[in-house]
Formats: sequence, structure tokens, C-alpha cells
Amino acid sequence: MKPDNPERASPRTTIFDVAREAGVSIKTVSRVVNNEPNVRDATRERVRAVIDTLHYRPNSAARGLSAKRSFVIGLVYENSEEFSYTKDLLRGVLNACEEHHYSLLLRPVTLPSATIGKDVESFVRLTGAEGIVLPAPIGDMPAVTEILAGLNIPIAAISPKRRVESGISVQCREAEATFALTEHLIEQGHRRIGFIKGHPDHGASVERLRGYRDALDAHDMTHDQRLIADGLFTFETGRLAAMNLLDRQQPPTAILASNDEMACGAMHAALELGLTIPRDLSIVGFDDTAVAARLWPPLTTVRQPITKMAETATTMLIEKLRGEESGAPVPPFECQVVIRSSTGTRNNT
Amino acid sequence: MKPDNPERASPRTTIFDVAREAGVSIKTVSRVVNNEPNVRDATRERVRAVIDTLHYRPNSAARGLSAKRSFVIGLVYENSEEFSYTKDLLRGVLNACEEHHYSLLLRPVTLPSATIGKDVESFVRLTGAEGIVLPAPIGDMPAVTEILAGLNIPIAAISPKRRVESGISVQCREAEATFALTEHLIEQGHRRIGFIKGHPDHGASVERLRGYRDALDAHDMTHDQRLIADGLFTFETGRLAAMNLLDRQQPPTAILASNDEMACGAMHAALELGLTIPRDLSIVGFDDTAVAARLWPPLTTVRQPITKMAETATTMLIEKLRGEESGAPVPPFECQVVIRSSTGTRNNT
DNA sequence: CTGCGACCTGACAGGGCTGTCATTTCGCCC
DNA sequence: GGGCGAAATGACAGCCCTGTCAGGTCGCAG
Repeated sequence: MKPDNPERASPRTTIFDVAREAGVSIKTVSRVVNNEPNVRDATRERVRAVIDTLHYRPNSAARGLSAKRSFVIGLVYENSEEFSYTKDLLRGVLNACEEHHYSLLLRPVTLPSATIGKDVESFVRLTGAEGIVLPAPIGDMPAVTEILAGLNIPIAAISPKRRVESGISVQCREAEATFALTEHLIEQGHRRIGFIKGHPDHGASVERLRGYRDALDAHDMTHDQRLIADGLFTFETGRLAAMNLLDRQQPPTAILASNDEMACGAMHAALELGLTIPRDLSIVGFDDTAVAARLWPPLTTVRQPITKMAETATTMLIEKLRGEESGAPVPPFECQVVIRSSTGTRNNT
Repeated sequence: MKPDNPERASPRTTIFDVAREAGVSIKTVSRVVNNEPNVRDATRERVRAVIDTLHYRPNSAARGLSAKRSFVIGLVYENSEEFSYTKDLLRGVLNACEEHHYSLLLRPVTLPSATIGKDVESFVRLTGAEGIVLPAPIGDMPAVTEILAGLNIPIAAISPKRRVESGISVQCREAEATFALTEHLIEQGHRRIGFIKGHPDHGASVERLRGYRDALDAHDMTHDQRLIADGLFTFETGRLAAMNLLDRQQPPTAILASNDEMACGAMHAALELGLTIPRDLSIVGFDDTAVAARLWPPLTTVRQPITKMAETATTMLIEKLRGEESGAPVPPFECQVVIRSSTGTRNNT
């Protein structure tokens, strides 16, 4: 037996109630709600007050129906093992959506996917999303971008390989950060620094490799192709690549992996070989994922302001939808090198 | 210059188009779309065919407005550092929502929160969510559940302390799993097994402690209160608790932490003290988060079928909204002990 | 052939909001 | 005080779908 509750599902207050209470037409209330001009300040105030007392919230279904807009942003993301990147990303996108009263709808995808174009298309058709946020590497996939261009849906790409022309994109100074990371190793005396490349589909892979190479150049160090190994951003490819690198006659004294997952794999490889970190081998990663600080020794890595980047990209996307586009591309964000204990001094050998 | 595209934003096909094409009334199309009865099979087929050719998708705003429903499920989750639990959870909830054509809207919260009741209330009012999924420990918070009960919004609790009467909840056999985990340690010869408790607000904490105690009883081992330490499910509390435990005159030879984060903290504590795992100390966790397999040595832990649990709970919630409630509570799910290398044989000392 | 349920189908009225456009009010200048 | 343009406000249709209910069709028993 529940306590008797005569009125089920209290009848939501509508714009009509507010209008009556404030003594204006519903259209005026609508104008106030949407911050439209042409309402006298006094009227605006009065309506606002009534809205507050009545706890009025516009019905988004009705609003969307009438305005022929969905107020929905879609986020298509890779549902990968490593999720702390996605977590921060999600946080940023969600912040922006809430701030501007948009809803966020999610579409996880498993890569590689042959049907991703169709998937995104049906996602958009079904949800009526007005704009789509595309984190790397999806923002670089023609199958997706072309479909969305055809549908006339604006996109915001996060860390794409290159700026999308006529689209929104935010990036961060990954090359510079990798440069600094490499320099950190050089300063500690390392002269043979191994590098594990990232997935070739990610723009980040190119940038990070560039930063590494530039640092070697800046310190007049020779490039040894045998110190560069392929990887795909996964734990296992990192482990294998490191095994490979460490199996050389002249193994590196430090390894820079293009992300934390692979750095973690490299660490496992080193430990399996009985090496002590950082005494026998220094290891650094990139991303500062949740795992990085949990490893032993804790991993030196680079933190990107993902949440901030995602928030900025999404906000720009929404502004574009509103026609408030500024047009000016955002300057790239700064990354931050996080020095922990997986790196240590090393003399030449 | 883009290729000229005369028609912008192709006019979406509406129910009206389908009706005309199929030679029936829009109401009949509506019936087909919603799988309602009272449509002749031949008619149904014909309408379905037209829907397919025209790629018709009902406009959810219009549908919601007309039916006075939002087709929205809300997920309120703790935006914690450890996210791999939430990732799996999200996956399950999303699966169920897609399957039943509901949208999922997210509301992350930071705990502890004094305003969580109000937050959830405004979330529901704003989104019009018809049902809310509440993972632990939020499903146990009266501030939240009472608000939702008042709003007449059904909830689905995942791993709550106790079954919500007249509500949906799914749980898994955490006590049994912890029992098995403890037994694993006992079989390896451990006689002094430390235990780090979880956050007192989580139902899981009680269950896991119970499993540990039951296992000791089953093997006629004495309970030593000094082997039990408090924790709050975070890395740092785990580290501190382990430090404490290992500082005893008779330190434990194995530590069972109530989750992986704390197990990881315990591992750091042990390594800081110069211990080798598992030679000097075995460590086990709970949850099988992404970090567990990345640690060195990889962590023995317990995997819960979170995705499955979340999917089941959400499906039940949606069925309830549809009035298809079966009423029968689901039997608890089974957990799986994942044995890795952080545990090893130990003779009595 | 008639009558009568049972089953199908369609007409119509909104649902809460916004776009359009007509109307009223206001401020200001001569 | 009258006149005028701009600002403020409101009336109304319509967005696309579903609930309701009336009407139409079908099969079958009498």
C-alpha cells in the first residue's frame, strides 16, 4: 500500500500557464525564453519571475517540432579498451551541450568498421542530430565526413590529421610536447631513444613522430631507423614493438611510446626481460590516461587538455548552428609534460 | 566552390508521404510503425515496404509531443576517476535503449554532493526522462530515490545495497565471488589475509566483506580485526590502508582489496616498502578494471558482467514503462574470478 | 440473404511551441 | 498636438505524430 497520491504525474507547467500568470501572450514568453529581442525590459523581468516561480521548462519535443530543429548534438566515438580519453572527451562535450541547452546523443563504434558511413548516416537520420562531434581518428574518415557533408550536417573534429576546411577542428601541440618529452630524455643522458609509432590513421601519430625527430635534430643526434618500431596504439602492439627494440644488438636506453597503452606494453616487455625501470630502461608515454599514474614506476607522459578541447569544439559547433560563427580557427592547445618516475638518468654506454 | 546543391537539407520523408505512397491513412502507417494490432497482414507488409524504400523514420519530437512521452531514459552516474566501470555500464544501458528505440541522456554527478536530489529533479524535469538508471551508490541515496518516487519516475538500480521494493534492481553474487577469491588465497597457503574495506555507502562493501568472512569461517580460520582496514574505493585510501596493514608486527601475507583501485594502491605501498609481489605479498582486487591487466604483475581480480547487468536492468525498466512488467525479480548474476599473477603460493611463517 | 460481432481503417482533434505577419504602443520631432 | 517610424506585442497557423472514436468491411451463423 502506497500513500495515496491523487494526482499522478503532475501536469507540467506549459508556456500557456506562464503567459496567463504574467498577463502576456505565449509568444512573448517564447521570446523571453529564447532570448529574442523586442521585449521591453520590464516585461522580460516579469516573465522571467513567473517562469522561476512556476519552474517552467520548455517542452523540448514541442520546441523541436515547431522550430524544425532537434537541439541534439551527436558524438560518435570509438568504443575502445582505453576509455579514460573518452571519459574526458565526454565530459567536455557534455559541458558544452548543457551550457547551450542541447542534448547529447551517443553512438559508439567499433573500429575498424566497414559500415561506419552507413551507421553514422542512420544515426543522424534517426536522431535528427544537428551537428556531430568527431574525435580522432573518426574525423579523418572520408566515409564519415562525406556522408555528413552530403547531409549538410556540420562537424567538429577533435585532433584530426589536418584542419577540416570549412569545418571546425581543434588540435593541440602534440609535436611540441613530444619534442619536450624527447628532450627530457636527452637531458637525462639518453642517446639511443627508441620510438614506437602510433596507428597510421591517427593524425597524432604523425605529429608525435615529428616532435621526436625534431628533438633529435635539435641536439644533433643521428636518426637510426632501427630505433623506430611500428605500433597501433594498443597494449599488445606496444609490447611487441618494445620486445623487438630491446632485442637489438644495441638496444635503446629509453623508449618513447606514442601513447600510454603502448608505453604500458613496453613496460611489460621490459619487465618480462628482467629489466629494471628506469635503471636499465626509461619509458615514456603520451596521454596521461588513468593507467599512467597507477603503473609502477608511475609513467612519465604528456597530458592533453582533452576536456577543454572537446568543450571548445562543441561550443563552436553550436555557435555555428546558431549562425554565430566567428570563422576564426582556434589556436592549438598546449600540452603538459608530466614527469614521473619511469624516466631516469643514464650515462652513455 | 562546392558543387551546386540546389536543395538544402532534403525535406525529410514524413508519415504523410508513406501513407500516400502506400494508399492508406497516416493512422494506419502509425499503427504499423508502432507494431499495434488491427492491421491486416497484407496492409502491414505493404506499408513496411514503402517505409523501407522511402527510408522513413518517425520524427521523435512529434511522436513524443503527441504521445506525451519523451522516449528518454536518464543515466545518473558518478563521474569518478575510475571510469572503466562506467564505460561498461554505459555500453549496456545504451544497448538496451537502442534496442527499444529510447534515447539515453546522461547526467554525471560528483560525489559527495549536497544538491544531488535537486540536480536529479531538474534533470528529469528538463529532459522529461521517463525512467532513470541508477548505478551504485546512487541507487541507495534517499535524496535521489525519494525525489524520483515523488515524480513518479520508475528507477532501475544497479548493485544497490538492498533490493528496492517496487523498483527494479539487478545485483551479482559479490559475496560468493569474494568467497572464491579468498579461498584462492587460502589454497595458496595464506593464513594471514588482510582485507581493505570499500566505501561504506556502497552495498558492494558489505557483500565483499561478508564473502571474505564466510571464507575464513569455512576454513576454520580465526578472524583478526587487525587484518581489516578501512578504505573508500580510491587509490590513495588503498595505499594508506595497505601501509597500515604492512606496518603490523605480524603483517598479512596477502591482501584482498575491495576493488582494483585500492588493490593498485596496495601494490604501490608494497613496492614502496621494497616487497616483491607475489613472493612477499599476494594482492587481489575486485572489478577487473582496465588497469588490472596492465599492472605488473597483472592483478588477480573478479569480473562482474556489468554490461549484461546494465542491459538487463534497462530493458526491464523500459518494459515497465510499457506496462509489460513481468514482476519477477531477476536472479543475481554470476561473477568470475580472474586469476593472474599477483597471487602466489605461500607457506605459513 | 440478413444480421451481428470482430476486425480494420480513417477522420479529426490536439499536444506545446515557434514562425509569420498584423496590430498596437511608444518615443520623438516638428 | 499630430504624425511617423521603430519597437513591442499578439493572433494564428502549422510542425508530425498519436489517441479517440466513428464508420466500414468481413466472415459466419441463423
